[in-house]
Amino acid sequence: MNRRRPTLHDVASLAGLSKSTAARALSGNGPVAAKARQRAAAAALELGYEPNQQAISMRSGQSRLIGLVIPDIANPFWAEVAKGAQDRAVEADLSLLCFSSDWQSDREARHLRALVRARVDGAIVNPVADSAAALHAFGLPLVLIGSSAGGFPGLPAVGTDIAQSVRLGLDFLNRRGHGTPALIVGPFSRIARTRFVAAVQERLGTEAIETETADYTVEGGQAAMGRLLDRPRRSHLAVFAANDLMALGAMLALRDRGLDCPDDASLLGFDGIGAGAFSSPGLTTVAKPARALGARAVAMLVEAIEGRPAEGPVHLPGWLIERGSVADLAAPAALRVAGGSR
Amino acid sequence: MNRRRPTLHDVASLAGLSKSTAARALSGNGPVAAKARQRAAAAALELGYEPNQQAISMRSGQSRLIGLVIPDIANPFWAEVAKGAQDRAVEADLSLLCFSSDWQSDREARHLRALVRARVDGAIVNPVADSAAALHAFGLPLVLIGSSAGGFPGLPAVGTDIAQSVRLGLDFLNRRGHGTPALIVGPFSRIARTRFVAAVQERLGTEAIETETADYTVEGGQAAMGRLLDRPRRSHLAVFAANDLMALGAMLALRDRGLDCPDDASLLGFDGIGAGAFSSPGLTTVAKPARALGARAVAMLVEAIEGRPAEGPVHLPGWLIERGSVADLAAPAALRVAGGSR
DNA sequence: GTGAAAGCGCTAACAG
DNA sequence: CTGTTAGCGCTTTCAC
Repeated sequence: MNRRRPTLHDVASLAGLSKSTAARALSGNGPVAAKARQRAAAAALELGYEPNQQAISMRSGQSRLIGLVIPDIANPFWAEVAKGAQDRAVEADLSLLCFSSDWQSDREARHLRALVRARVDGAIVNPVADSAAALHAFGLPLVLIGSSAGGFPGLPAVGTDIAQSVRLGLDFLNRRGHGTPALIVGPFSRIARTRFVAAVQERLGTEAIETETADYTVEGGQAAMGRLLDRPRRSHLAVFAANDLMALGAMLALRDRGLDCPDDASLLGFDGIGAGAFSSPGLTTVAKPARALGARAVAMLVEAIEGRPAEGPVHLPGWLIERGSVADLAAPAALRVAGGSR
Repeated sequence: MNRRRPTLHDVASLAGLSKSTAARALSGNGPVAAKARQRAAAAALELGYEPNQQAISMRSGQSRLIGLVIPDIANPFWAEVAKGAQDRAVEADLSLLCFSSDWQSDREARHLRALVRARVDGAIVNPVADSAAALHAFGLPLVLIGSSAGGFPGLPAVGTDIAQSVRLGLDFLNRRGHGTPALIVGPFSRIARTRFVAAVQERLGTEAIETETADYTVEGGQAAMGRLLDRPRRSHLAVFAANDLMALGAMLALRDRGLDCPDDASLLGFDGIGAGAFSSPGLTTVAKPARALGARAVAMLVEAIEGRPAEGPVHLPGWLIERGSVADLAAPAALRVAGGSR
């Protein structure tokens, strides 16, 4: 019952045709008599024939496989990116080989090697190390994705417009009457940190900005917020976290100390993950176009595979989701109390 | 610069060996002189040679590719499953072809066809339709995953132990002094609904249980909870939702009406997604072993591929995560107030 | 219109 | 130990 899959040869002999005629009939390339076409189709159906893509690849050099290497498929942000890529890939009749690098360059290198061995037509990578760029030099069509994407000039890349998104958050805080916010940012080692901080400084100048470093996790954000709260402070504390998970951690830190958000401190996140909708108050955040990022990356990769000239880096804008974790210091006090319970 | 990838032939001629000797040297199969091995390795390195897995597959019949077809990679639960599968696949040196079916049987069928064409060694599927079972009859090693997995006897399957998990939740509610809870469950069309309801009835008997149907989304849970709240009620309402997203929606419904959780109503979820940790109060829930499910599925698939006899369905136990959305009606009132603020 | 034959890159006999 | 040879399943000239 577990017998060999039928091959074109089987289809051809059942249909009483030669391999080549059967091939032409099924693929629709080349002239075939109507009834030959019909018999080939019938035979294929009867046998449950499915062409062997590996064999096709060997002749055509096109595997119809593309790779996706992201830090962590279980991270809500990256899962959204993957979904966007997935959907777009299906449209283009491409299959997606997915890998998680866990931010480790050795895992990344290993996955990249697997992609080359599988002879994928191209790959989308959120680069940890520069091994990705090396691959491109070797001829694999590549699209970089995420905030670290800009680090390799000349390679097609797609990411959130960090400058615009950070500006959006900062301006919102400003309109709400907040001064310079404190920052909770990622580890020094990540390109994303540099980008975020640079964007803030671009807007606010290089004046001293209170900054805590965490590791993009809830626990990290919680601890960082604790440190921020330990310091003496004379006015309302506003915090802009470099991702939602850390912002949510900060909210837990507030809760731990019996402090109220946004009355005692305001929190602004960055990412737009679903979890932010359920906290109390809901997390106000600058959302990134995660799904669109994935979809766009696939579209660009298809271009690159087809040899069209690579566009320069594409930056997709973020948008603000206002939910209640930022106090409105600009509103008259009376109004503020009334608005607090909505 | 975008030149042809080097082949074994290139390596062999650079090393001054025949193709077969080079092959033996690089793969380590068969006797090769030490210096021949060395020269082959050097040539491979110099050329950046990576074996063509497609060609290898054609000879060996092993693609080292496996498929994963799940409803939605962006759903936190399934993203965790995918991550578990991913990690385990890497360990087994297998690459994962990922697809989302979006609970649509036509998409599922399409993905399955893509998997056959790619000649994957096997596939893990959360079946929407019975096309998956048909594939197995045709000789593709298959492992079913998730609550709908049990629907195809004879196929290896791995899923959460629904009976045990539901019992865990029900017993917890009981210990906390709650009577029969109301249920928010999924649509009739999903096997998961039947399973969940059956498990509840198995524990509670077939007495009338208040049940609302939603679609596993936050909005659906929110609306369902609204309907539950619209009905006259003489005692504390406890709700057991069939997934966390709906439970979180129910919590929003409570908030919308200015009701307190858990003082006015208790909520128990099912899944254990990360978002439940950030709500206020945190969502008490029965967690499913999502990552382990994915890992185990890959392990079982490897067994199946290697022709080992398929184990019967594997059910992994869930566990309770207690966070605060369930009132303790069994505790003395004084204690209850004191405990309420933790 | 159709068939025969070559070859994509690799491995597994089989001789040397 | 090493080289030669024959395919894996398919497409694609090239004759007929």
